[in-house]
Amino acid sequence: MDMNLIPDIVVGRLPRYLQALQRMSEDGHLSTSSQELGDRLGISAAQIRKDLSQFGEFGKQGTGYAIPYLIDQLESILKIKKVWDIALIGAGDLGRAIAHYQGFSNRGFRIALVFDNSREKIGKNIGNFIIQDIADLEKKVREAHIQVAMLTVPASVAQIVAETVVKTGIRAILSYAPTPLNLPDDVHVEYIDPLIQLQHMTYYLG
Amino acid sequence: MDMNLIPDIVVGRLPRYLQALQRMSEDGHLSTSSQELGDRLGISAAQIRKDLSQFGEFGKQGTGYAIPYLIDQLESILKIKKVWDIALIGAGDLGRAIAHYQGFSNRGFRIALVFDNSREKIGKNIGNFIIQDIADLEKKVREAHIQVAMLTVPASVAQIVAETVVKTGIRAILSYAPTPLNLPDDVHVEYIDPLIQLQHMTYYLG
DNA sequence: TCTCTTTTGTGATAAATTTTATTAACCATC
DNA sequence: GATGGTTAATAAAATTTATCACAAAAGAGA
Repeated sequence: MDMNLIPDIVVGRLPRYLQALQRMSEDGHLSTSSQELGDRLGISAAQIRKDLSQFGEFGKQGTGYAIPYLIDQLESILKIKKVWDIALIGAGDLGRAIAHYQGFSNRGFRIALVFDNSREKIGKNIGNFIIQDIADLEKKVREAHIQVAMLTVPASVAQIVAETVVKTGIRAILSYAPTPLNLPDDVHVEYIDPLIQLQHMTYYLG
Repeated sequence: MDMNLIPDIVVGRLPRYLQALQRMSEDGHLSTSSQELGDRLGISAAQIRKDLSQFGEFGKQGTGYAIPYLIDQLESILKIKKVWDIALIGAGDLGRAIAHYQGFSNRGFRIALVFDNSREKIGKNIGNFIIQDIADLEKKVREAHIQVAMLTVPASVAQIVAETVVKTGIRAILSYAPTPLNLPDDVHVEYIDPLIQLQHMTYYLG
């Protein structure tokens, strides 16, 4: 049986397609082509068609893709027709910036709870949230059925905090800590590390 | 002529190797093996050996790699033996968090100037920086010989701001704006967009 | 010195990803 | 309803990337 296992690299491009389509839609466009979408994203038209065709036939020959329909399909594929609640762990400068960011809603996500371990911060406000004690993480996460975490803690504690997060049943972690996390294979981890990306670019500078 | 053109995907892994080696060094380790390094990073030992061998022979059979030497070599390859000054553009919540972040120094980078276009912000302080008028971007960037920019501006203005940045001669941009930038081929752009990465992960959630 | 274990560097092989080329469908216009 | 210009879907080919497997080198211990 040919299991319909789609390469992760393809899945990773879908959110970019969706983002571009949502922008087009906001600009009043109703349809597009793989060519136009590719030009915007710097991706070949053939690749976009091939990626999308892994999930179904969403376009029409001669016409292209109906934007609202394709957006709807991509949102279903990425499971963001519902809103995912997020536990934000770490109420430092970066955590504060993220808690204030308004761009998650409408896009499938919502910061639901903010945690920290510092006595001075627990109980204080950050945006609309009251900072919770990380000691209560498991209880609160389970109560609220949270399935996604964002980590904005120092690298020195990232591994231990991540293990605590996994104990709560969470299986998706977006980590801003500049260190690799060693977690069970069924936990999905993504990293954001500006230094890594800066160092990647300087390789090419004169 | 077989130009020694190294795949970008290989270059992109070097900063991760460097980061892990620096951590090991701080922990007092003097040597390591491709196996140990790979275990930490979740990368196969063979891939690490092959990647490093593209740049030279840094290890010794039977012994592995001398950590200080390999760190030094990677820093040279990535051109971070010197410190790169960065222009940070956009003094919102995220820009403020980045301006406060202490982790760039020691790793090849330093925020040198902070810009914004808002009357209320220009002249005010953010960390140790005085927020500059974006109208002065080209003059100040050229004066300070800045070659790297970080963009923390709204998506709606990211393209136009990026074009202004490129006019100053900058050829490396790390953008936090959730939109693709259309720039000349000789400009290196990296993106940080948590929403894209969150949506990538939810594909795999139940 | 000899043997055993470890570990690199690398050619060969395998797997994966992307591109190319082809076919068939769609639409507007005449 | 025929024609020409578009465009998606897809099979095949090409390219890129990752893994495998092994010779050679190093060091430790007998």
